[in-house]
Amino acid sequence: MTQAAFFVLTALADQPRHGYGILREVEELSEGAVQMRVGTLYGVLDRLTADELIVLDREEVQQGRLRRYYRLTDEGTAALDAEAERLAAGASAAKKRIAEGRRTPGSAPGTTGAPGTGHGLAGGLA
Amino acid sequence: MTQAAFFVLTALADQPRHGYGILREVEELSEGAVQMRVGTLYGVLDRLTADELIVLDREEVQQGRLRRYYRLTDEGTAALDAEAERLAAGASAAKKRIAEGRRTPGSAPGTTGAPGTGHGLAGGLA
DNA sequence: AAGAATATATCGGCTCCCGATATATTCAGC
DNA sequence: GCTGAATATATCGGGAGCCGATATATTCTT
Repeated sequence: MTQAAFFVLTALADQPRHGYGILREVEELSEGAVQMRVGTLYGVLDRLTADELIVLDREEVQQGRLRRYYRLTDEGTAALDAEAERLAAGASAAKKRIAEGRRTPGSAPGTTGAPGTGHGLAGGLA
Repeated sequence: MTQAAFFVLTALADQPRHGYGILREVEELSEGAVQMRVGTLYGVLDRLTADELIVLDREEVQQGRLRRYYRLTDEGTAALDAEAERLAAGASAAKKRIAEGRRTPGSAPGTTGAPGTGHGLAGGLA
């Protein structure tokens, strides 16, 4: 799952949205950090549709402008949930290791060559 | 920051490692979920080095085999920390929204009268 | 002697993201 | 009335990045 796909699924998780709405929503939910481009969006939308993670919900004409709404499928919700889990696990693992690295700094001056406890990871988190 | 780069940085967060060791470590820390390929690794290593997020720590010859160890720079640690934060925020936002979507399923009319009701999520997290 | 594991590295293909571009309507400002 | 910004759709070419295959070499296991 690509970053862009993840954010599109997230934007659609609470309610169906149309393309342009997804763009604004992604920006908003990421607090401005992610600014997805139109060129990215439609490719993602096509791929997610082909994978049946989203479907075309309905088409509306609002003030003369066409709005094409997409929504998550059950499979899409499950995929998003699983991906969120993976991301959280990865973030957690990274933070844990950063802390470990600070305790026993990498190429410690002087002490190089004596790793002591062989290798102290793999504690295994959830 | 790409997924592969994130996992390489994470593998190096606690101590310097050589290429092949990174491969095994990524698999271990992700509990088998991520299996990075050699073809991916060296491109990532080159890019991270160019960006000065990692540096060549030392070269050892162990049992006739060359081992090229890399370690994080301060900038690399900071980048990993920031990325972990972003990932955690994204995962948190996704889960929150999945829950919201379950409360107000699909194309539910009614409650969505006011546009932009400032649903500010992703507020705080670890 | 053969095969797996360790350890390095490169290359072509393919997927995917982005910037640019195109079209069309509505609304605010001048 | 005209212009520009916002809304809303869509496509295309370039480039970045991941993967599978491939290559080389040593050590360990069978």
